[in-house]
Amino acid sequence: MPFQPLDPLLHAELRLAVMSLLISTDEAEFPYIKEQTGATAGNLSVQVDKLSAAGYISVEKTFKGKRPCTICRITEKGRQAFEAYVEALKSYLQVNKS
Amino acid sequence: MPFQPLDPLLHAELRLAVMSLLISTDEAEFPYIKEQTGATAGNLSVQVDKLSAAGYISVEKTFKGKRPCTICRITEKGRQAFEAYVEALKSYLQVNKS
DNA sequence: ATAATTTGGTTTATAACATAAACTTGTTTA
DNA sequence: TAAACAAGTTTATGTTATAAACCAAATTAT
Repeated sequence: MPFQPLDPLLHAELRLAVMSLLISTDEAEFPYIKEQTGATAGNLSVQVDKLSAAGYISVEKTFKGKRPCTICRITEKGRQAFEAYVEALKSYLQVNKS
Repeated sequence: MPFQPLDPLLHAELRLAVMSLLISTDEAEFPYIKEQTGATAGNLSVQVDKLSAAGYISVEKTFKGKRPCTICRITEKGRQAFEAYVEALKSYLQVNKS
């Protein structure tokens, strides 16, 4: 089969956007991710949970002054999964499979 | 927002595989697509319908000898949608957004 | 002071979706 | 002529993405 399977955890618009952000920033706060992705807080909360449950990101809950602050970071496992996903995608996108 | 929305019709593994096949072959029979994608006939039938309903592919039903034969072709609209999808994907995959 | 608003989320509900299982129609082979 | 196969379609189900509703604490306005 010429098509590699796509990790369903990453093949979802918002989760992919979150991972894409974290790959390059390595650390981001919940509200920043929310703003950058244009997601609702509820949706983002759910998707962050899933990425966290899969071990693709780590979530640290601290405080920034008196306010709660949720910091997300990509894990090594997440980085590898992202790279594998990009590789798999290529099998679908390379138009000239000569 | 740095992320472009992804056409939900194309952001689905099997439909993307079908489009990817048709982009390069320009014409394919149902059983061939089934074999190349590894999909079940039922799933493929549904997804082909959706792509067809969206005008991304055209479906011709003929006979090959006495047996029914379903031929799929990509349309210009489909080709454009695929290209736009690939462009949109890049906003998620380009790791170094310097 | 206290009421209203904002911040930073979580939980719950819903609608869409992907997928497989079951079915149909006709053809070929045993 | 019965069984198996081909080529799909339809229906059912479980998952998933997403938004709506909710909650708690902090800040701002009155």
